Amino acid sequence: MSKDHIGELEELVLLIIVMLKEEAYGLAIRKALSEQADRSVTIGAVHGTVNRLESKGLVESSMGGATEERGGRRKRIFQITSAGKQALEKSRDVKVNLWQQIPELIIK
Amino acid sequence: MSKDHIGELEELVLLIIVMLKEEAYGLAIRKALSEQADRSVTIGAVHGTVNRLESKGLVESSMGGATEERGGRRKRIFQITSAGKQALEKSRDVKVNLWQQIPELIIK
DNA sequence: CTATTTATTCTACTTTATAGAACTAATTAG
DNA sequence: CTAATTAGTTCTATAAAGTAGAATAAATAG
Repeated sequence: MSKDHIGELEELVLLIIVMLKEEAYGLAIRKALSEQADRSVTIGAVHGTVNRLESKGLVESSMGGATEERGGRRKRIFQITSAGKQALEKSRDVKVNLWQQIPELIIK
Repeated sequence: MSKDHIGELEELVLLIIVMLKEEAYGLAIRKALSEQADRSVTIGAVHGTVNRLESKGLVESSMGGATEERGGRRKRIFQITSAGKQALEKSRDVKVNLWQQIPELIIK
């Protein structure tokens, strides 16, 4: 089993997409990345990442409703797929397993 | 606070360097990566990563003893620095925090 | 139709990850 | 001493991931 791993930013974006639910679109992802992960990236970086995730089949997207009583373009809403969930669980499990083997660092 | 994050492979290699202690050198890191993280990379990839980590100040290296009753070149042994530990703890904390916000995925 | 708002796309570039052949250094055999 | 064997690191080139921000698009309000 190989070549099934995701990048560092891809992992964070995937987690945030799950967290944001129906509000997972470009700008909101960027905001959450900054607030929840101390990771300030430009909007171009976010879209580059979600597009890559989509072409890998780890997320799906659909356009948000047109009329929400506000100006501006429609949102592209992202949702994790089951392949995306698996990728997330695997990278978590691998790291948890490694951390458990170094007790001297767990407490700090 | 920004630009203090590490890549996905960098994180795994850092964890494995801590795990391997005095035996953290190129080939051993590669083996552990494969066995403990299901991550098969070439030896060139491993050295590229440790060199990058060293130039960032996250690990230090020193040459292993010459005579250990075996043939072959001397090992370059890697050790994590305190900046490396901090980087590791931070990326763990960020992800643990995000996982805790999505209880529906924690159980699976 | 124009201004304003909100959001995505596009393009160019840097850093990280990848691969494996080439090379180096040590020990052992003859 | 030299050749063979072993164990390891360096080197070079390429692909993938991450970065930035200006340009563009689509919606509403006037």
